[in-house]
Amino acid sequence: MMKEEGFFEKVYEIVRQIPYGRVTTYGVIANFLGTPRSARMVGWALNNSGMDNSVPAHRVVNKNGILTGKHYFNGTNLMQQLLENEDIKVEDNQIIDFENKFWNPLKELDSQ
DNA sequence: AGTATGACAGTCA
DNA sequence: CTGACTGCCATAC
Repeated sequence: MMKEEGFFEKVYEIVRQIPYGRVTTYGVIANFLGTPRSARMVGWALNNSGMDNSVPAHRVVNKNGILTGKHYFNGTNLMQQLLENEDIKVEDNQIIDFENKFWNPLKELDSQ
């Protein structure tokens, strides 16, 4: 394959650093990478994260806290099950108490 | 080099 | 309030 590493690698590393019971959004990751408009790129990177089983992509949701790409996981509610396994309540594909579970890399990785 | 896609976000109707 | 389109950035073909 080609050297597509770069944006993807950054996304992977950030997602990997998401602690247990926490979630983040594409926009935040994109913003952390310096391209807040490339939120779609983040999602696409996570799609490729399938080759990186160390990337808890199930902890990454959209701005509304919705499990947008759960269908891309396993075609089932696997993503939701994983989140619930982390004490994260999910209803109708949306994370409950999302703002409380929200993990901000800009704060956690920059202020630490 | 150009076109098409992508798990989004934001704005308009 | 709900639905649809455009915009933006990067990768793949």
